Amino acid sequence: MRSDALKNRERLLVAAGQVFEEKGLEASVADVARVAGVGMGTFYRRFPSKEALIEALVSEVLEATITMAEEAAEWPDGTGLEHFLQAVSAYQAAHLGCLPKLWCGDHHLVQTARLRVAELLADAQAHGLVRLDLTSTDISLLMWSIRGVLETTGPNAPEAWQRHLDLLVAGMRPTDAALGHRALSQHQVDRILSKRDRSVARAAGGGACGGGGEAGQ
Amino acid sequence: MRSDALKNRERLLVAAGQVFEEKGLEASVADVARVAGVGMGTFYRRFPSKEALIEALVSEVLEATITMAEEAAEWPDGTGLEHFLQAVSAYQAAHLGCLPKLWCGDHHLVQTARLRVAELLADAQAHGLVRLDLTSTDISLLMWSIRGVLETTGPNAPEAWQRHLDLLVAGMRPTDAALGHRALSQHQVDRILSKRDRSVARAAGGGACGGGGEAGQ
DNA sequence: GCCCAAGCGGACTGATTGCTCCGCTTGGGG
DNA sequence: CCCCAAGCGGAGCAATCAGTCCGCTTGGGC
Repeated sequence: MRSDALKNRERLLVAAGQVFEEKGLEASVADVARVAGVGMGTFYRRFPSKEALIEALVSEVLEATITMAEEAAEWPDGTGLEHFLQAVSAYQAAHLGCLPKLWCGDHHLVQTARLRVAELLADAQAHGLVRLDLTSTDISLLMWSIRGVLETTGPNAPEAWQRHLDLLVAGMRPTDAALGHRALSQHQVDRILSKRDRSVARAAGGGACGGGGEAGQ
Repeated sequence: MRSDALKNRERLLVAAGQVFEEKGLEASVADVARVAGVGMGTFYRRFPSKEALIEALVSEVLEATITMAEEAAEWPDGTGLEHFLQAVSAYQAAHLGCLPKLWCGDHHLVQTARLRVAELLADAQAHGLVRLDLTSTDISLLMWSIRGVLETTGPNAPEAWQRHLDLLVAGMRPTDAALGHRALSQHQVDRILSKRDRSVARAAGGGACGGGGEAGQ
């Protein structure tokens, strides 16, 4: 790939992150191209479709997530899980653009990430930091939950997720009172993830609401 | 209003709930009209715009939420808050259609709901069921969090929210360990809510992902 | 420095959407 | 039962968007 082509690819990815964070994933390809300072033709030479661009953004985040999980595994005495949750939430808060598509679809990196997280959970439980009746599917719920907060608070309250994570972590501590309902099975989570996500998006610039201006307008 | 007009209005609201749950808020007005068995003209005679239809759906849910909060206030010994959270989550799980727009915007009913919830929280704290360092803004985070779970699990795992709420409630119990970060101020929440939401529809059919088929097509 | 394959910009296309318009139908008061 | 205001259906309109095409430009191997 020629150097200018590579440069344009990077500029498109950066621009997409900005534009999607501002206007949501419904932002037009033309917008992204304009912010990147390239033409439509260039866009479609670098990415086969808008969807492919979004997937590239998602992959970036997922790869970073997996890296963070592996780094967290180095922490002693089962503290890795909490550090991971902190780190990944902070990272996602800084990459709001692709949030709505982040933990959906059956992206193979999601599977890897889930495995790493399950190891972190087991470690935390082995050291008595986390209640034993938690399963790795609960961590999936937790990720969706944090994403829900991030999508809503968006850039307006960039640290709100910390308070929410505090609460979740408090709930994960060992206690006498059992959780009232059964955890999701791995199979159920698989089914949720494999369901095709909806268009929007989610529009949602960034996602649901809150975060950005109303699609320009 | 003539009786047939009223009947059509109801049919449109029901159809909108179904269609938006399946395809997300990006579903077309024509889809809604077709499912309702009416023409486009009828739709626009009953609702001035698509947005107004969505707002009508949101208002239905908000009114039900406020009613549930008032009923919960009757529960003894500070148990109202938990019953409210259970009830409102279950209700929202049965009304996924308008989820992405539910706790956004500065809808006046949202303000009322927040007041009622603050009373429930104070009651629960007074009876020692909930830690004293929780504020009503934390409950807002909690609602966004549950919404995030509901949007993702959608109809595929209709009870997943229960497990998540179990975890949140466990985190709300009094404990020695303080929450590590400061709560959002009322003003911050106001600012988040008053920010115009993004088009999505968010996206988003229903919203983010998971819940329904890919926008039909 | 030459040269051409690779890259580029942006006008254009077809599909989709929210919404309007208009001629026909009908509920229900008198 | 009559009658007309209110209601209705659906074709049509303007705007928007993802994706294509094509003639011009340029990076970089030789």
